[in-house]
Amino acid sequence: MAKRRTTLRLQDVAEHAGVSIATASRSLSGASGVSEPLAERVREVAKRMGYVANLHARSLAAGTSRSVGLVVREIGDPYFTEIASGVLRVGAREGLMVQICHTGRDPRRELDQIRTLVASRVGAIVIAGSGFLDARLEAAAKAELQAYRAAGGRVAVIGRHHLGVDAVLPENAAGGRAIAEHLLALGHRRLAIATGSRALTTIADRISGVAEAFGAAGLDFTTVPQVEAEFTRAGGKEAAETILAEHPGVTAVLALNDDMAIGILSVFRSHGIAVPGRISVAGFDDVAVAQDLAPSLTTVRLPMTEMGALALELALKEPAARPRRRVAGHELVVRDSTAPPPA
Amino acid sequence: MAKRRTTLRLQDVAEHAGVSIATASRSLSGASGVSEPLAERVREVAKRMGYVANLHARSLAAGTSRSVGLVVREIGDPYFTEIASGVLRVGAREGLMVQICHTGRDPRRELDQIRTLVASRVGAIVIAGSGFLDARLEAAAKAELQAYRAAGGRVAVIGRHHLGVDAVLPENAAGGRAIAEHLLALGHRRLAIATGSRALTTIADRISGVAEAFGAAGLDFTTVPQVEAEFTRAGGKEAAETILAEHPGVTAVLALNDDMAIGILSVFRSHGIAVPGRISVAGFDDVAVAQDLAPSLTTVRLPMTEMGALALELALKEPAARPRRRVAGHELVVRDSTAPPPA
DNA sequence: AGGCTAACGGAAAGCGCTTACGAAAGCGCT
DNA sequence: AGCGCTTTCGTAAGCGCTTTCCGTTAGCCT
Repeated sequence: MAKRRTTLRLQDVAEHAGVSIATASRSLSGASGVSEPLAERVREVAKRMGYVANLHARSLAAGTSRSVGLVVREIGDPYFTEIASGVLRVGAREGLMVQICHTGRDPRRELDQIRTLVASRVGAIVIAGSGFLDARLEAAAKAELQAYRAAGGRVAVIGRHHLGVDAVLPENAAGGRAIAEHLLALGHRRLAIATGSRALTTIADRISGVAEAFGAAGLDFTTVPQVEAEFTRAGGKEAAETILAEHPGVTAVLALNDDMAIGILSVFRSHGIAVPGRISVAGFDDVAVAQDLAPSLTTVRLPMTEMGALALELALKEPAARPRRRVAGHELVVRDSTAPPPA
Repeated sequence: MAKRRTTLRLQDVAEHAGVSIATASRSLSGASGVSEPLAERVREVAKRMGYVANLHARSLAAGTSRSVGLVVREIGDPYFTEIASGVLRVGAREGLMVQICHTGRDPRRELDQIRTLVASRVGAIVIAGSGFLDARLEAAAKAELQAYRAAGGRVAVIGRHHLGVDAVLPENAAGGRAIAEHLLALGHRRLAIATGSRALTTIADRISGVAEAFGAAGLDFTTVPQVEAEFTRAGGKEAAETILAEHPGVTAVLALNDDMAIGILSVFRSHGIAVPGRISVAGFDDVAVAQDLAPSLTTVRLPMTEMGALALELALKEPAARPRRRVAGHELVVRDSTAPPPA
């Protein structure tokens, strides 16, 4: 009795179809060199037998895999979730499997994830991570990616341009400027900023945009209090309490992401502070719930989904001699949480 | 001149370290049979050379891969996002790579994704999909999974029990009963339910729980209007308009998920309807923003993250003779969106 | 001190697939 | 009928790793 195999091999299919392994392989992978009727017959047999090709063997032999990797910081974060859905959309369109890795805001894990992806010989890697705060890690990642590219891998990165690869850049600075100009135009002069760690380029860029707006209006940005906390709803709450305690006179709070803005709204509400009656609140990102909050949130929309899609498309293209850059747009979305300051 | 290789092979490491390939392999994979000092030295060399093992080769040779698959319906949906983070947590703890596949509410794609996962010989598969509305697809998936398990694969499914595999079940019915009892206890008698497609078992279970509560209170559930729409914020808005138009007398709306509840709150607000003053609104799921809405949302918390974690743990265990079931708890979370009906 | 066991290291056989390369067969042409 | 050409298919050589099976060597007891 033949040894019982756990799974079907290509050879089994070939035998059943009465062809050689090579022909079977070519038929199933759609390569040329097999007459269409024969190929069709082989596919038929394979399907009937319930054959599923071993992806590892295939990738090992072919030296490449029909999958791409996506590195995100936190899959729960709406910012990254939207990027992921853009990448997934393009991946599905191209028949690529998308491997999502998350780093959980530990830059070291980001490096590990990149290594793992390289090890599994994915066809392309899209990185939408946190940015490396450490120069050594940054350099290590860069080296890793260069080697990967030298071996034929494709890379695109979102929101950074230090890695020497194709990049999709959100308009953080322009967006920051737009939202600040909106607040300034409404007449606000005493505002506070709720921010995450300024070491992140994303955040630094947003702040520089705000500074620009102040400069353009001939206002002194250095006097604007910046309250730093976690870049989350909880951080927003913390920042709101701090602002209330230390800067009671502000008429507007600009949160550098919507999550913080949501936390801020929640604290203001529990303190009975009218928004935008007494204090205006603005966010950044335009996460999905922003429009359904009470009051709905004035914010800046960054096309995250499109950026994710664009990044993968960029990575999939023929590699260019020098890194390409694409700048995604931004859009000021004015809703109910901002109004002129109280008289 | 030696042929230029694109990537380092295990052999290169072995040569540099002055050992055989077998020894190098054993050292790196931590298998026994190598003295610790030697193994350490080999690891050192490998690290210094920047060697990264080819995962495909490894998996092919070993017949298994250090990765698990997760099938979710929509990665943007908070429900699935939380499950994913639970799975990721356990995966990270066990040193497993998690491959996330999303099906985008197309059951056919769910089947495809399962096939792909099987093909890549992942060690375990966790399915948190949409449920198959089609019996044929259901049967096909079941067959596929049985074959996979026969070949040593591990499977756990969340929120379903028809697949003949280990399952983690949310307390949808008990939760539905709890939230309905809460509304009933507050004195509401004229309520409406906003629901997604009742063909989904998740939803059907929640409704049956609500029905139970009515039965226990000696009330007639058949008279309660059920408005069906998409299980999203947009669907919630649509449902809210319908309820307002067709059932103007209701004092409470029970949305069968928080997303719908958020949409409902938004519509009520724009219509100037006080919540909970005139109408109470309750949700289901306790998504992260629920507590930061205005008013904060009364809902039922289902431990999604824990369920994800539990599912992977269950899958990773030694397989049992018959499918195991774990029921995750639920918790009624009373916040500001519900109150006694207006006098 | 000698023979035994135990522990370690090396050669080689695959894992299941892709893909040169070459053989065979079919075609039109002279 | 024979020649070169194209098309179709089979043979076999890997892809890079794990792991079994032995040959060595070190460690230990009497």
